[in-house]
Amino acid sequence: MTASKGEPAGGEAAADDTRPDTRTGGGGEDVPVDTVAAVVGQWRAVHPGLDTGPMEIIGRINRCAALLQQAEDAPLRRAGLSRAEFDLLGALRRTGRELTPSELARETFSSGAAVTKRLKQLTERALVDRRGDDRDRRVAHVRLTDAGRDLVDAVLPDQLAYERAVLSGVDQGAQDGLAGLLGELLVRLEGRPGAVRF
Amino acid sequence: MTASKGEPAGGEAAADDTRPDTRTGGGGEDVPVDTVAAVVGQWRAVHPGLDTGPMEIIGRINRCAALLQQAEDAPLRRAGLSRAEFDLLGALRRTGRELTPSELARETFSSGAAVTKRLKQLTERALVDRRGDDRDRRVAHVRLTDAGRDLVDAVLPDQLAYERAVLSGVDQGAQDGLAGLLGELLVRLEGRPGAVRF
DNA sequence: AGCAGGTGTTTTACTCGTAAATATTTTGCC
DNA sequence: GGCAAAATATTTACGAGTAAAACACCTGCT
Repeated sequence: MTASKGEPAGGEAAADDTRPDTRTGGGGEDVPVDTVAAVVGQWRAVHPGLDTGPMEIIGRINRCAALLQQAEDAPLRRAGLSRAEFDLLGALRRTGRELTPSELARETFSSGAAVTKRLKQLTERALVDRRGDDRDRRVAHVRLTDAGRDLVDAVLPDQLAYERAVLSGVDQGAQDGLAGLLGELLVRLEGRPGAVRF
Repeated sequence: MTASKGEPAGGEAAADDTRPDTRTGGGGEDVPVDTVAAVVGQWRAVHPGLDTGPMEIIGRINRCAALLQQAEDAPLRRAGLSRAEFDLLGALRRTGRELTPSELARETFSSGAAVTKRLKQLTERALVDRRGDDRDRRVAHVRLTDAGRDLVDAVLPDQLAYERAVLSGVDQGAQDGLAGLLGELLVRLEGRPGAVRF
């Protein structure tokens, strides 16, 4: 959420008791149950007829996103940046060229007003620079200063190392599977037509 | 975000061009590429040495979460509720009992202050009710009013139907795979010990 | 009893994002 | 050329969340 918030939960939230939830599997061994599974269980107890399938996916995506974002904010904060600010700087860095405020809004999935405000602060901190277009005097061109570029380049490896650490408990096969399936879902959500066949 | 924000993107964001991104696969057919893949590609072009593996998962989770939350807000808005408000009411509904403000904060993963504010509004709208504990006069007990309960029960099926529609483009096998892998990741993120074997 | 320290809840001050309104400039059309 | 409509960016007013302080009450110790 925002993004420096520590909280957006899905329509479904935490389990009731505070001890590690487990469910006894078919073979008698204890299988750990995540909070979403516990919540879904509560719903099914209250509304036995409900098809709770979608919750198992969407609830988990939302919960994972909330936890991951919270974790990721730590290395950013150390560098004095919010996630939104890093997103903006990162967009400039990875495209490798100047971007206009509208392009930045598109790249970072935020509103124009939000970009205006962030640019103001980042300009004051001398992390970005702006110049007007001379063809079209409505538009501005924003680019990273050297300090801005260096900051992104310093933070990014930390960020990735942190992410790697967070994922380290999940084996490589599962990681590849997740990346693939999430990509498939994302293509759908982004409203693209399916693969173009010919 | 409140949760009702339409935007938190990951540390990685949108692709540059506006047409459906495709990448030519081994057999000559076009494979659709999601925005996260495009962003990761940009990073790798700028920083060839970087291990961008974690982005492929975390970036996609964040992006999926943002899109899903935006989509889900529609049926909620129709009922005059924000996602955060629905989470609170939902916690009361699925536990089937009164909860204190602290319990609500835990259940909905939000701060106590946020819960206080939401309770104030929901009480004014007569969706919840509060009474003081007589043993411990610090604590309050919050419960759904009949109107609150009816509202949740009316909204939830809509919500689930909407979710089902959003996921309808993804085949059942992929959905099951996603739910399982996300559950595995979530168990790790929630800091539980692994499965308890004996 | 009386007080130190802890817990549950609310209040305060502030940040940040949004939507809607505004200013400015360009573009298309007659 | 001149004006209506669109595009770009910013400003304004406001809503919602947070962290930290304040408040109210309980618990246990002496």
